[in-house]
Amino acid sequence: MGGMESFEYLSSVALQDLDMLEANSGLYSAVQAAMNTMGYSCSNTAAAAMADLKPLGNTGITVSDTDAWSYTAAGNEQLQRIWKDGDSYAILADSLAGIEPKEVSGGGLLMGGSLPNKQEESFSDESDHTDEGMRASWDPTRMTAAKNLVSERKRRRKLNERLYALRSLVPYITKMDKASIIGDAIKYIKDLQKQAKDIQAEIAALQSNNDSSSSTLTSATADVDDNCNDQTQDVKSERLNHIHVAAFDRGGSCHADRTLQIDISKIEERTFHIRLFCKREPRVLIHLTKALESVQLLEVQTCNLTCFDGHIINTVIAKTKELQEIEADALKHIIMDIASKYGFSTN
Amino acid sequence: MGGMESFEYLSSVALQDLDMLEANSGLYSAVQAAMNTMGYSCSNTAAAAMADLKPLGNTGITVSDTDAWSYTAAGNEQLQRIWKDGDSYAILADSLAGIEPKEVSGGGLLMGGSLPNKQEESFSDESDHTDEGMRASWDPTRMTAAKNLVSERKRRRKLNERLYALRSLVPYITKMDKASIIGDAIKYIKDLQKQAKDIQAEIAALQSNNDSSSSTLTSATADVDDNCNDQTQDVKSERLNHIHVAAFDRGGSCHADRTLQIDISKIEERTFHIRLFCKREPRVLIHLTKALESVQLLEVQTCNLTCFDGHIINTVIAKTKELQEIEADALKHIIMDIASKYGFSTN
DNA sequence: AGGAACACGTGACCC
DNA sequence: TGGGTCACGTGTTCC
Repeated sequence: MGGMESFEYLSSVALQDLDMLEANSGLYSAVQAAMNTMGYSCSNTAAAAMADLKPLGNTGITVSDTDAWSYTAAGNEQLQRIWKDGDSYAILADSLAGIEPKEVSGGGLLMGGSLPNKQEESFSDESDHTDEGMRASWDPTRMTAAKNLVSERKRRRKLNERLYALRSLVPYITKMDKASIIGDAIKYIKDLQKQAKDIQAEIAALQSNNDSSSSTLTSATADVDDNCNDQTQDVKSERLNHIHVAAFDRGGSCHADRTLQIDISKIEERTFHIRLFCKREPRVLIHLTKALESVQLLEVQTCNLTCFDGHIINTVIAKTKELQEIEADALKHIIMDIASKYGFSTN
Repeated sequence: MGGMESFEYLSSVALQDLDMLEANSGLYSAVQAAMNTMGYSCSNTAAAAMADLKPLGNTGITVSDTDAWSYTAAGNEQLQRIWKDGDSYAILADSLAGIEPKEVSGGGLLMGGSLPNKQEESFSDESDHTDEGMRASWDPTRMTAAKNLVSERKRRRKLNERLYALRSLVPYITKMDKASIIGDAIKYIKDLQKQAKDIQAEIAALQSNNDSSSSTLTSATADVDDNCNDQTQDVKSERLNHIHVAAFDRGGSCHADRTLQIDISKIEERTFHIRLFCKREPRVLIHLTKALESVQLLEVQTCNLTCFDGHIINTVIAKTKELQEIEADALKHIIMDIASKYGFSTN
């Protein structure tokens, strides 16, 4: 009796693939259509799993009207229970002999029948002729276990979906396994948080900058049109510089400790070697550049910038524009002056 | 024989709580001390689980020298296997009768013995006197299953740790269950991303605003004082954005021919060699720097700038921030994109 | 009781 | 072929 054709037991079965069938018909017709016509031809993985299975033969099915949980008795050897929860079905079929469904295929969907498993014969060897089978047919524990089964299945699916949704949000993925997904997400969040903090500070700096500039610049520059005359720009920025001195000292206080070390030496006629050293901060690079470019009488020739250990060394070779004769000390004070406008405190 | 005192089987056992014992002694003494003295008095949950268990009685244990995997035969009814992996131990003990360990308590640590379970009597009712037990003592499949057990255990733990780490990063937690943790993380990441995008735009606006602020900002913002009310700040920056869109479009066209040549090559993992080449113009240096600093995922390491014959060569070594894996092509497009915002037309 | 969440051990699968 | 990963069904615990 424990042969290939008889169905001593039927493991728990999930028929997610019935959803498409159910879309245009009721539960009953969906399951019956599945039982009758499928021959267990399901999509994707189910098909593979069912390749070796035989159809049920007896497919007389009655389904209760309750949607949440219904059962049906099919044939004389099978007790089948069918219910749906939300968008997935589950089918349980117990042999009346009440054999423990030990041979539950782990993956995919199974319809029932003898599984192509190795221990099958060792299992049928037991040839259990226990008569307690009738009792097992409506074992309440079995029912609760089965309910637990579907809810657990749903829970797993939800968790996986969330996990994949999470993965889709993280731009740089190292591996596809679950732990790595979470790990990458963790690193990414940390990254975003740090970025947000930096940018926040940066924006505060810019805003205070803007505040002071907009509050001080009124109609004085309103007449500047959008032509790109270098002269007017130069003049404008010059003026900004001077106007700014007072205003920026207030705004500069928001930068924690932006000390800028300046060393200047004249290496030849009209040519200076300028070395700037400061701590690295979000927008310090731009401010350095701006400060240097604001020195109108200078013309940068080469600029070498190295970042290390949270600091920046900026070495510049610059020439003064023709005719502008100046000494290193004077130039240093000019640069210090301008740098202070960008929130640096100089030595 | 299948009574309460005899140990027909012993389910797989994890003794994480032995770690503290093992801290100052070897594996052998740890296990022996556990077997001899514990009487299964373990910490926290283990104690509760073991409250109803009986001690083993025969505790003759021999442990092999290999750390990774060792076994011991204890008594004449028990075959015990003990091994450790990393910081947790596992003990398997098979009854020589080879009964399937169906009664595995799911939670916590168990030491063996009769479990206070309901089906116990129905289980001992079977009174299996099969003599095939000797074969089961060294069943290789059991061993692989047991190994799988510990690695699976480790995997689960890692995944949980990651999950909790993730939870600790997310500021606003709705529920403590796993799906919600991931769900909250997803929402939080989306939030951060949106924030980053907004702020990015705002900063760009503020930046360009700083450059040409004097030309477009007139009395519209003149009344803003230097208090730091968030409301007014938000409104202000909003307004800045809008004002600036038009202004910048005009401003962009005023740069006659600002072609920027970009060459990027990846010189090692996360490290790029970027060469920018363009004509020298009044504010091009600042714009170049800004464009580079706007690439949030880049961190400039060195920057070498040379001016000659009215042109600028800017050679930069930059690293992407941690986790940010990207290819040279993609990076180039990002930089081109940003550069175009600063009035460069790229090749 | 009854659902929800979880940890567990196991078979399968893949490099 | 073995270590690592996964999905699965189950027992347990908490509300």
